[in-house]
Amino acid sequence: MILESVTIVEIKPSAPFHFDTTFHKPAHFTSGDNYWESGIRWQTFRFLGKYLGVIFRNTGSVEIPKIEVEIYSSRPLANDLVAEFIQEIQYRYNLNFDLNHFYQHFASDTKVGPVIKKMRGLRPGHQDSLYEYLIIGIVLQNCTVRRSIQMMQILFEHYGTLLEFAGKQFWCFWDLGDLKTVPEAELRSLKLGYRAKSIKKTDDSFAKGVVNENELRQQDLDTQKTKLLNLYGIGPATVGYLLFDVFHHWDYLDHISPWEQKIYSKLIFDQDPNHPVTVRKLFSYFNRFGPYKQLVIHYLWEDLWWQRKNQPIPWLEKLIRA
DNA sequence: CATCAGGGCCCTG
DNA sequence: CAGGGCCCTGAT
Repeated sequence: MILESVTIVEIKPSAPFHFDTTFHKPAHFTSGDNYWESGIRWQTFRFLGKYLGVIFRNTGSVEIPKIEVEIYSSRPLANDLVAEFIQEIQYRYNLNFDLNHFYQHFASDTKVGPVIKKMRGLRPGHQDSLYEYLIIGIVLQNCTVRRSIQMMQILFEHYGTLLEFAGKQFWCFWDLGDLKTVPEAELRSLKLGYRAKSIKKTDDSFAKGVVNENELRQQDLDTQKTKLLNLYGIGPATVGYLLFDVFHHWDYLDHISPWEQKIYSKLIFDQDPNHPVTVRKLFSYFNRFGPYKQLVIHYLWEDLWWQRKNQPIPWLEKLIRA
């Protein structure tokens, strides 16, 4: 599908804002629906029934932020839809989030202070809808990064739509409920394994309205958590990521998996990853960051992965099996 | 060649 | 609450 109609909108995020660390998270695996280079991000969206190809450009600075958003579509977009889309973008990338409160509290912390200084303006957030994030979460489970990327790619090729805009091509997600007519056996034949069942059931729950993202955003944390855990194939690890990335609970920390335990042990206590500190000790360390404890982890984590982009980190390579 | 564990989760006992 | 099974893949 070729998208030729262009709408241009300017967004002014709250300051400070750092474009690259917000629009590119090197810790996330790459997928065929986006691309990043310094100062520019391509991303497709399935939004309110439309296929959108979007280019975000950094046209400001950390202290005077500005983003130019080019929205490509097959036909001209109604103003209302554009406004709603921009609002959604501001939500997903937390463009109005006030980082100053967080910074003031922890600027003097010996471990975290230098990182928030270095990563000044980084926003948490994620480009995908809840439904899309769930699919990614399922595809991540119990396998290596390479396999996750393969499964995501094959899903795009079978159920996504290839969009062309501004001379580039990217895959776009299918809509929730679109897998209704797809038999579980077909997903299995695409080498999704036992995840086929989880994907089918999750898709079905959205199609039937058992889960509705906009409603869920209005609910409290416990309701969100319960509803997400009720989805077949979704457990505490995936829910942890969702509550932070999609529902923006900056303090949600409930679960530290063994591989994360090793990485945090090295980062915080400089422990050999083969002899990590106890999970208990990690919880008690992170608890000091109260309402921002998961945000602190996000900062440490992203800092580490940005470092890795510039120069491989031997102890980390062994743990991530990229 | 065979075996095993991986950026979980479900189900059973 | 512990532990086996699940799909497939690459490492050993």
